[in-house]
Amino acid sequence: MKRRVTAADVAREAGVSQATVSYVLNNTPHVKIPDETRQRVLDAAAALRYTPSSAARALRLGRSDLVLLILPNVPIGSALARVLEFLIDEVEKRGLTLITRREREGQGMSTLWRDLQPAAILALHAIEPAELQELKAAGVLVLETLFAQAKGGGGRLAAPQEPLGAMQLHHLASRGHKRIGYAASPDPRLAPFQSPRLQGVIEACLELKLPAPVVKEVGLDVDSAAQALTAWTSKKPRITAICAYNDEQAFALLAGARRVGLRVPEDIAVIGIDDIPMAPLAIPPLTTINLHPRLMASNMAGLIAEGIAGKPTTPPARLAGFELVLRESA
Amino acid sequence: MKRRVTAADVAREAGVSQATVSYVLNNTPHVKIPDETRQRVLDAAAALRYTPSSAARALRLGRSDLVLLILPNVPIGSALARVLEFLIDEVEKRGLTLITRREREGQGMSTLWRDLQPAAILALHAIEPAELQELKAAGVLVLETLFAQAKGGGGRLAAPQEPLGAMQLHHLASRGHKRIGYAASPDPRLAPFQSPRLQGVIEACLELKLPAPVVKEVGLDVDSAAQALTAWTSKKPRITAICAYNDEQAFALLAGARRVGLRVPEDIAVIGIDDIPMAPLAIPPLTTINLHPRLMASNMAGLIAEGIAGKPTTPPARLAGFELVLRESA
DNA sequence: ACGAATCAATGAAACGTATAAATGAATGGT
DNA sequence: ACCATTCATTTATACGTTTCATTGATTCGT
Repeated sequence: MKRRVTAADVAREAGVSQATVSYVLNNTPHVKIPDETRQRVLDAAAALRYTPSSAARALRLGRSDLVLLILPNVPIGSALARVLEFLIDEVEKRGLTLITRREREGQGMSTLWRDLQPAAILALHAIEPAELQELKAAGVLVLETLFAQAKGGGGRLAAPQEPLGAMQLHHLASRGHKRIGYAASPDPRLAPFQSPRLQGVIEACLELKLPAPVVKEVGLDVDSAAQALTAWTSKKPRITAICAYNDEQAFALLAGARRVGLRVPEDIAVIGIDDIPMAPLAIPPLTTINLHPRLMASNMAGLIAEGIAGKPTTPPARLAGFELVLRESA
Repeated sequence: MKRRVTAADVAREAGVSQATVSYVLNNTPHVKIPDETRQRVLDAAAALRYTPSSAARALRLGRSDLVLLILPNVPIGSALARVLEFLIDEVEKRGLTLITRREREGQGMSTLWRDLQPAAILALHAIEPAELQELKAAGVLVLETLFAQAKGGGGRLAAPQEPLGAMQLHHLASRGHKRIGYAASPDPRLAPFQSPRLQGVIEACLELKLPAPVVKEVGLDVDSAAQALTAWTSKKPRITAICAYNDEQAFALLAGARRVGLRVPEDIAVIGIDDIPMAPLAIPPLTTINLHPRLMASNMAGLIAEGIAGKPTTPPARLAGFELVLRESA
């Protein structure tokens, strides 16, 4: 069990002091090192395959190179999983490392971050003011991604959900639908995402002078979907189109429609949200809204990298654009 | 910007030395602290909301509390995303933190781990012997999860893929199918997973004295699936059942079958692998194989936790059981 | 009653890095 | 020719922990 290669080893090899090694490898500003010396150090580091200890660096700097993603206690569906995947890539691309912790019921948030002094925290929801203040005091960059509400405060990254609901409804309305159903998830933990989406649908209905959507809970199983569909279509006035909370919900509706003999989109139109990779494979192919998760992840990572580098960044109003993906289901 | 609360602060508050604080909070074996003192320390720590610095701890111990998951450079599909999700939970449950890095083309593996001295590395594939030796020298626990091959070496966790293919085929054979197709993914990065699955199908065919499966590449789009299905069913001898590489592939086949007017399972049977949450929502509901990802994640995390604690563990032969989920598509 | 052994607690030394302060040496200006 | 400046580099310290070695104080065996 050999000792780790340290900066001191590199220094010895290159015939300089450990400090010089540090200056060279970090390109420390305001410190000039002649090219000849610089090269000697770099060569020695390469020869010894030196890798700085992130623990020592974190201890010294008071902050690590970690970006902590706080996952709310929600089921991780296809959409969130993709954002997570992209975030891993995009954060790594910028020389940082993504680390993920899940919010747990009993424990306060500070236990999630205080031990590892992350460079930045990425939250998918609003953080309490008291907590926020503690984070600022500890010098942690905080990026709140407000999926939950349309109007974000200063320094926050807005990913409002209302426009999604509104887009769904506007598309359905443009196809002549008047009586709309809303397929909601029964999982209460999704409320922060679902409520504003539904709100967007309701407001758009008002705007277009349509009756309010008829909301029904639909689980991720065919029975539940079939039952809801029967209720929607059996009594007058008949529902002719449904906004689903997300694409998975929409898949359930398509399966339910098949079960009860409703044709899509002729008898009932369905529109989802997320444009998951399997959306084109639905029967019929699913009309949905693409949230551009890769772009979202890239924007988040970019803002974090800039923030850490000390650049005064004003988060853009939008995290990413939403785009209607027109297929056949609506 | 206040200073961080350190063990020295707790010591001052409790009227003891910093060393005592460390002994108490770590329950250091072979060091006896009277209950009265112990309590005083614990109270002080709680009052000051002390959280040990993981950086300092890592520096001192020469290893962190991080579990590094090395993601191979493959597209992260639904199945892998779920394992990742569960791993985050299960690892965290054991007081460790999961950290994820993606293998990149140009760089050697050691750059992925050497800087953060993880307590353990979790790889989803075999690691090169040279690298393995370096890891051992650095005192990093390595858990290789061998999806790729059936016979794992010592200390490895086997999750052989061949039996999956065999299970697919045995089910189809039990339904009287003789001419089998195999829907392979065109993505070459999936080869480590796909080859053994296909191999399993081929060997099972041999065993049952059936003709070898007819392999066709199927992309995740309807066109591609429809084309393959036409080829499979147009020329004699006609293929009557298809093993798909995974459930997503199977969804593509179902959509393709609908397009070209083939009924499932009457005209063509389809079986997938993974039992993704949406499998029951397929049209018709997808027969597939459940890999019990939660159990897999739990087993991995458990082995790691034990390994770190120094218990001599012999990995079980199996990572988790596979289970046929019988629905309607085959 | 006295050395030996146990107990409770402390002092101090790493771990590997970044950086402020210090040190010579060389250069420059008048 | 002399002081001031710049340059190239080093010395030394702190970050917060764990843990070895040490120290008094107390208990024990004979």
